[in-house]
Amino acid sequence: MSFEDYPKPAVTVDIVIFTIKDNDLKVLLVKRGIEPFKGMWAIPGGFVRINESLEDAARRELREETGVKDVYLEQLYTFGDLGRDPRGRVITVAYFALVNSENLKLKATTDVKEAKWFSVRKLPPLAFDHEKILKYALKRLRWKFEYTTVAFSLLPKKFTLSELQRIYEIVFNKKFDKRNFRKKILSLNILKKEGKKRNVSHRPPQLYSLKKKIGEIVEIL
Amino acid sequence: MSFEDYPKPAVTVDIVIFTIKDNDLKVLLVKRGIEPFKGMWAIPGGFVRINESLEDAARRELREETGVKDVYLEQLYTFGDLGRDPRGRVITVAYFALVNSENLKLKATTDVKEAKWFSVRKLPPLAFDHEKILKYALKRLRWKFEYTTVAFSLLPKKFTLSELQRIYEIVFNKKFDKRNFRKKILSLNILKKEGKKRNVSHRPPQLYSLKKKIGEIVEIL
DNA sequence: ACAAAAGTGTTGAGAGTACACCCATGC
DNA sequence: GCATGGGTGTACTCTCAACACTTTTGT
Repeated sequence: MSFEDYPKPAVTVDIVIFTIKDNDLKVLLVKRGIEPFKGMWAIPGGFVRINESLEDAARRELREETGVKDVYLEQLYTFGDLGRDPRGRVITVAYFALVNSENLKLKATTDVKEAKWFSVRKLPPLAFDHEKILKYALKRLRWKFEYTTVAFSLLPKKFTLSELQRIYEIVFNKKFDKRNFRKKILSLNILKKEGKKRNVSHRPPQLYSLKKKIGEIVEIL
Repeated sequence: MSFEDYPKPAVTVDIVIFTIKDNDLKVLLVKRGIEPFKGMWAIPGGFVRINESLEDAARRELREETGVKDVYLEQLYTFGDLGRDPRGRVITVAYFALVNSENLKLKATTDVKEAKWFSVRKLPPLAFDHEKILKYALKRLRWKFEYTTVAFSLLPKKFTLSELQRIYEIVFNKKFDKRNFRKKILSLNILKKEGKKRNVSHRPPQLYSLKKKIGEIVEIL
């Protein structure tokens, strides 16, 4: 079979965008403005253009939806079962992203009526096989939290250890011992002291910033 | 942009097939019989047919190349940079496979002049971005060896602990202490005793088989 | 002075690591 | 009886988990 007359599947990227907001782990979903699954919630995504790389496509979609910078973005898995899109053969390369909820604004595009943050514990029914993709992303997210410094991408540059611990507690949905948590994190030698936080009505906490680059494998918990 | 008039990239699967042979970790490469990169070594792969899933495509390629059953197959990563194939835009979904070298026969197809096992330590120059893919596969392989039972897919159903240890030593290219290795593996409670091996000119070793399914995460080493 | 969150050490259990000799069989 | 791998135990170190009180600030 030659290269040109070969019947090609369509290729999309879908991005599972996580953030922490209101003490909860949230995922960004968009309400579909076109068929199929019009009016249903879905993970944001779109077709890969012929002259952009997969990661470029993912970053473009991310920017179109959220306008954020400073994101952690990682390829998740490629879903290519037959019949996952009623329009025909569509293979999707799924990514997951972690954004700091402070500096983002949701947008709406032609394909999208509405974008909204949903708690990962209260999801609506999803279009396509997006529930499967989201579940997979959550698993990977938790795994990455255990072995890498991705958690820091959900925080501002300077942060306190309590803020970091809160993020871990939200993602794993369980409490950690404060002393053990701090001991563990500090023993990794990945943090720099950055002065103290002012204007809090209690003992002012130590601020830290990350020495290394986000996402590196460091065996966290 | 509508679904049909959308210019689509081509989609291939490439499979990094590992085995242990002659006390070495080997990878299967094929000599390309067609342009581009004709005559160069490459990871086996091919176009995804419009009516087969990605994993089906990978298994088909695997069968076409090796005729093996009882393989461990896992999706690795999807490579989609521009210019990775001179013929045009080609996205490849890479898989990696572990096969037991005992029951396999290499084949040749129209696209392939020759297939051969190469030591991962002595690789020829590779076509496309296949060196990058192979390096990535090796990293993932070692990681999987630490955390899962994939190693067992390189062994026959019944095996001795020394055979298992040899596989780990080859993959990590270092020696492990016999007593500690055995203690660790046995403490996982994933093995069943299966009688003793006969016809060896030394003390007959205990044979074991795996209780659980191959590839599960079990925190091995 | 009180509310609120920050910060801090010790102990016990379990896992990992280092290390050397006897055992069962085939020839 | 000897060559060949098979099989076994102990002591030390290090990491992980459990646990409660004092400190510093703003109001």
